[in-house]
Amino acid sequence: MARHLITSAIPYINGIKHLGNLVGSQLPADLFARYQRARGNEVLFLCATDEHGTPAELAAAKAGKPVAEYCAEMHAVQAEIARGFRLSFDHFGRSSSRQNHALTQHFAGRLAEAGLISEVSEKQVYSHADARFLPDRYIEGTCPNCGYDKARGDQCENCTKQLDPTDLIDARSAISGSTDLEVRETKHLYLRQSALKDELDAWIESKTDWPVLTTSIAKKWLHDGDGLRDRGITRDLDWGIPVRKGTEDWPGMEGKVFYVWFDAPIEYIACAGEWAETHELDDTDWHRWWRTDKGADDVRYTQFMGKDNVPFHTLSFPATLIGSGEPWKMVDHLKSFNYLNYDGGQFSTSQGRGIFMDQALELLPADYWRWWLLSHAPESSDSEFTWENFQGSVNKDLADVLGNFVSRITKFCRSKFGEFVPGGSPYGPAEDALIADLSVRIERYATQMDAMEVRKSAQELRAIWVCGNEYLQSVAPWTTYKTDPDTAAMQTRLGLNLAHLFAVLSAPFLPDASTKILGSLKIKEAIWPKDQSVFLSQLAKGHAFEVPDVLFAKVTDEQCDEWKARFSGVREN
RNA sequence: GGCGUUAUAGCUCAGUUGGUUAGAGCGAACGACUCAUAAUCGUUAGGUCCCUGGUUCAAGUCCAGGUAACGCCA
Repeated sequence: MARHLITSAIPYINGIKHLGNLVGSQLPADLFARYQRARGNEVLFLCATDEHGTPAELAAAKAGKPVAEYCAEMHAVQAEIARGFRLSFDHFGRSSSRQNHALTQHFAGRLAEAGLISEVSEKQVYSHADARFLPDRYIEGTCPNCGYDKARGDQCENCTKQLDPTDLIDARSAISGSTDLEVRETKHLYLRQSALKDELDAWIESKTDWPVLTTSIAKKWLHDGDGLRDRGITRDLDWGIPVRKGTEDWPGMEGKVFYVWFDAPIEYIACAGEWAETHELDDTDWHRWWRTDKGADDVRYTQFMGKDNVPFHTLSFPATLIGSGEPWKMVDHLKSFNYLNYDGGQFSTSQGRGIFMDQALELLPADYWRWWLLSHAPESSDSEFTWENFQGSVNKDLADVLGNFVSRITKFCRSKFGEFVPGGSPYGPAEDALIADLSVRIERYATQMDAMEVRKSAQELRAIWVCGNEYLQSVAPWTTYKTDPDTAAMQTRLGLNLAHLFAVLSAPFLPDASTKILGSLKIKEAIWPKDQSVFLSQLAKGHAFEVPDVLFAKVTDEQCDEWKARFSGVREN
């Protein structure tokens, strides 16, 4: 039995994510996790919320709540929505957990001992009114280049020129608007990634089966300009993991916290610790997933993320693990995604543009979204959500091809033979041919799923559904029944067995529909098919079933128009 | 500005290491069927593979130079 450790990029805490975020990491990760479980493999699927940093503090302030309380609430909200989309995390953790505090401090200590941490003095803007240091992008002022009066401290959005906060004329805090700013000298820790450049380079070079999107981004960062640069890992903030060297104080770093990018990926590991604690397991139970010296050497680790997260996962986080000198499990496969656009523009959290996860579930059940998003996953390039495409795809694939198949075979059986699987003659040449064809297709489907080719898997699955309709159309049991009821009974029996097969194969994409079909066929346990002729004989004469309700109602033109209008602007709050 | 990704049918996309007549789904037209959610199945029509030049017996595929869209620039 293979063992799969699967992580999805962890969503930031400051609000509900949109469908673009979902399809870029959590949803394909869930597809893979469900598939591997269905194949009988051992899976640990982890995700968490990314809670530290200035945006969380500001969002909490806006909500009028202490940041810890705000994060706890938002974590609960995101967890509930994840359940709504049937994301089957074994644990949905928090980067603010006790485990992550300890582990982040541990890594920093190890890196310091290895000589991979340097101290750098830098100048940063302090706002007296806000009583905090301001990140560059939270300083506004007039651009010295073009005169635009809302230029940010890192870049002017108007003329795109890169800036330093000190370049701005009449600089002010973007938070309070205060101009009472002061440039202060402050000391920060840097991770000396550059010292590990050759090691990282060789590691990336060895990953020949990764998506080109993944390796090209990593190589660019490794070789562009001066090569891999060192990165600051500390900030002058209150909300975060206090800077400590393992369990000891770090002189000169009092009152500082680790920078969010440093502690967030470590949460992948800490999350396993949280999982163990939740299930009353001990350290050995999660070590066997994460420590190659403690049982994780046979684990295959796959990460899922959007392309914006690739540099951290290919370079910074591996640098942390390698630099620790400890035998942590490194990622084996990194599946990255491009962006999903919305009706001619980007989805945007900050601008409230597009469809957000909670809104999607108010409109339609999870399976609809799962199917469309996965079958249109932005694998090779950015892809676009349009309501027309969504409506067409969902109606045709789910309602007409799959839903209608289940409906026509169960209703036909009920009207001719009652709600029991009929017996009839044994399978003949037409049935053997179908079984042979399906065997090939299911093999192909499994190959695509193993390779995480999401779109191709969806395509192959749909082709398998079509086989069912093709078969019924060609043998026409409604005609056969008039002259040869025994043969019609056999054809109907195979049809019902096909519904069972489709339910099992579709479960990773459509967990709810799969459960519904299995329920109506009164099948207790879904077992992945190995031998198709055996599998398609499981429902035998006399097995009772019920005709299920409509599996997928169609999206009407009226709904489509209404939703299109409703989501044309930006979200209110 | 630097770098990256993308460009194939009306739409969404496949096209391994260069090798006959460039594929699929949707949409369209026509036909078949009437069990089913007016669902299904079949047939047909649609392409200057972004442009220019090059390498080669042979280029959608490789090379060079353009053009356009999108993204990243810590």
